[in-house]
Amino acid sequence: MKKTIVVFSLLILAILLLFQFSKYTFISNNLQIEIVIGIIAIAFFFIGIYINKKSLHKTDTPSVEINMKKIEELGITKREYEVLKKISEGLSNKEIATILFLSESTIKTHVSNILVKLDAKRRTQAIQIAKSLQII
Amino acid sequence: MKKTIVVFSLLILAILLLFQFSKYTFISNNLQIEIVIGIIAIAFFFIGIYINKKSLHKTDTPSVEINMKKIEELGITKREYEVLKKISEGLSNKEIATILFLSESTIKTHVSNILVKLDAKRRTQAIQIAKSLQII
DNA sequence: GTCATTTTGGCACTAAAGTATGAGTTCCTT
DNA sequence: AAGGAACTCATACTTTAGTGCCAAAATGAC
Repeated sequence: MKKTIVVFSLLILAILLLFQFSKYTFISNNLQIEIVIGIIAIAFFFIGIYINKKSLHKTDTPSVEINMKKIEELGITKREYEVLKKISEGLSNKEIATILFLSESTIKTHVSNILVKLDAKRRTQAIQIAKSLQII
Repeated sequence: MKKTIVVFSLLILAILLLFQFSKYTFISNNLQIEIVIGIIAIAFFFIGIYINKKSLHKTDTPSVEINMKKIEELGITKREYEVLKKISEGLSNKEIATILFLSESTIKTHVSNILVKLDAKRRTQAIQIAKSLQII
């Protein structure tokens, strides 16, 4: 950002100098002044593009907002959502059970409910659907 | 895009008119010309930002570059890669077999090879790994 | 044409995943 | 305190998934 400000300032200075220079050499020539204005217009046009591109690249967060509303809409509970996230991490039912201090049976129940709520036939499809709905 | 061009053209016209107007009213006042130039500079600066934003929104491709090099590195073959993509779409082995006109046995073979090459224990983990490696 | 790799696929088997049903517990709300 | 939703777990069963081993075509490079 500091760099941008410096570049920007230098450009303004250069344009002002250009203007001052033209004022004393072509003061009587209106056509010349129009050319100077044209150059300035084009220059600032590209400066605008450049700065915008820079700032956009900074905020180029690929973070996908999680659609909480959708989760509620689908009636997915807290526990089910926890399990869903673990599924998307590629964990098995047994592994999820161990991590959440539950039995594998419980995880199976949760998974079954998740599949119904997401209208999926398999856990892999549930991952795909959940991602397309931006809930994980 | 047509709209942008029209807006752009109208702005240029307005600025030229402003310039012409100022030329006949404040022709002797250099300070006034400087102000006009400043206005033009600011105007084109924002035009640049506006147009850039428009064009960027059009090419707002959330496309994550697929790491072909990584696929080769892992020794994943064409057929295996096809199967991997189908897995990530949440399809079962039987469904993949139907789509690719192969037997389920063949798909199982491919899946097993994929799991070894991606160092995954399950297809769900393979999806997660493949995504983190940006190969799907 | 030969050799290595890829692709295909079968069979037998084990391991996970998923379904169905039922039931006890906890927690929140009215 | 009663009712409902959420959470927990079990048992029995069916369906997928995944492994190991083998082997025949097909493909492509040298």
